[in-house]
Amino acid sequence: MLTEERYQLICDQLAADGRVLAGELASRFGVSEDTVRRDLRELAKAGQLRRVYGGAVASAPFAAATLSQRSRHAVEEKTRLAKAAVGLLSAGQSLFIDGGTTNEAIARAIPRDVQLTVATNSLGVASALTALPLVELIVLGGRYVPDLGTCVGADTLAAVAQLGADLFFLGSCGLDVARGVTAFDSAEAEVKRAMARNSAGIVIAVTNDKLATAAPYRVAGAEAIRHLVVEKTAPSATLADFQSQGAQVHFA
Amino acid sequence: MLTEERYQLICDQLAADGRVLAGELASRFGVSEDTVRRDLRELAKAGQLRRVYGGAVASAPFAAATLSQRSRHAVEEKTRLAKAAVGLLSAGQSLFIDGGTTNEAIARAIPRDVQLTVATNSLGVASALTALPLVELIVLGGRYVPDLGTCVGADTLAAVAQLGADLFFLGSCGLDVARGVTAFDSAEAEVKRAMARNSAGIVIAVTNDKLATAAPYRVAGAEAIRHLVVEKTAPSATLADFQSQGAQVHFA
DNA sequence: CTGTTTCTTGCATGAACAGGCAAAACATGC
DNA sequence: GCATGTTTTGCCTGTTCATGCAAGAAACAG
Repeated sequence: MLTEERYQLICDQLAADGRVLAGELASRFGVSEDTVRRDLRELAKAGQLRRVYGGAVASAPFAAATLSQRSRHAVEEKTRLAKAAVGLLSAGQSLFIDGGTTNEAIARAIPRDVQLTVATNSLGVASALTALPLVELIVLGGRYVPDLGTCVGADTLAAVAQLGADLFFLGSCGLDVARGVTAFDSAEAEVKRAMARNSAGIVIAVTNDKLATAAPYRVAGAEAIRHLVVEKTAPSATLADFQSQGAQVHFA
Repeated sequence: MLTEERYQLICDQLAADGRVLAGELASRFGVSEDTVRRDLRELAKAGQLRRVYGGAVASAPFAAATLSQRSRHAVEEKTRLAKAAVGLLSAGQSLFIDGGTTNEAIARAIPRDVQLTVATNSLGVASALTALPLVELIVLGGRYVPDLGTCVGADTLAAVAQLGADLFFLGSCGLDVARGVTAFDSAEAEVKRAMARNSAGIVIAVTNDKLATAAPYRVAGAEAIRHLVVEKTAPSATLADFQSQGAQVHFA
């Protein structure tokens, strides 16, 4: 096995899973962990990945401490949600994908063989989508907000205004039947509203801790939600409320 | 077995498998490994493949090379260039940074403690910049081109038109005194031209292999280059030509 | 704080490599 | 046929490179 081949395979797995483990790679390639670590060091020097204790992760599309903390949180749950959310897609659709770690997980979960047009203001989502050859990617530019990992502002709004989508994967900061979908930041909420306006349907995937919470800025009412992807352990009373508002509930 | 026949068979296998092993070819052709290595050396000189320890891999330097392969190429040189290029920065400046692996290296080399405003259409550059807390990042969105790693198109042009910068780090595909700076893609060249128009000075950092080469689409004349960052081993005759056009040469 | 895992560094070893040399194969001219 | 020059090839030389191992440092978990 050539060194270059290992490099390529590591990059492939990184694109697919978002992370690699040193020990796992060593046994898969039949080389010592030292060699794998050397490979990872080399790839990190080339900027292809970021080394972490135990292996490496896809080159940080975001760096804010807040974001990387959040992304460590509830990884399994988000991956499960992502797999379920991807089931809502069909070939040829056009999507808006919002920011947030759950939406990044969804982007990574999209299979390689489905053709889509995706517009996103999240660098993390965009990075994940670059691994997919059949996805036509439109980056919604603007002022980048490190805490959110997304672009916001007038430029972003203008870019959104020119597009329309079948589905909008809305990253929700708070979700409550009475208050609807809410966000922590004014400019962020404005972009989300614009995306919602130009989409035929809204999809929200949330972990349990987001259910029945609310943030200051309102994005959309609960009745605007077409698909709600939740964990199996989500409280059924809350779900019933959303269903009565017309949302279709999917369990991860 | 004729030498040319071996060349052909090597290229065939390369097209099929993406890689060849020196020892394997030697036994298949019934010649010594030295002969195979000579063959590989010749084919590499002709640009048909890229030699690696143990054999060779498909090269396709411009057409099919993936971004990740390009970024693994000449890592040391690019890092050195990047360090030198960063020396041109001063606090408070605003920049355009173009795509390309050299510019990604430059973005990674920017120290954490310098305050800048940076606009880029490259996802790789943007990712690197998110690690810098003092950098105000503006993402220039648009249609994403996987081969380039950048956004291009009308949206990108519109975003560039609204901005101005002190320096423009131009990723150059080809650099020749007579032809100036040239690019391989029409839309890409258009974005570069727009950035150049709105910048006070152009900086180009190139490895030796880009010097004295040209691509189809013209971006700017040699006289537009303010700073040229090159390796110590760059041919001095070529550099003198650029200097006579007003470029300031910096050695990495 | 303590033990464990992971990581870096230096080193040794064998494989792969470049360059020089000479023999063999081939072509060319007389 | 013979001499000459060129090309190709294999072998030999020292060098470089990739890898695994060991020891110490650092990061993590309890």
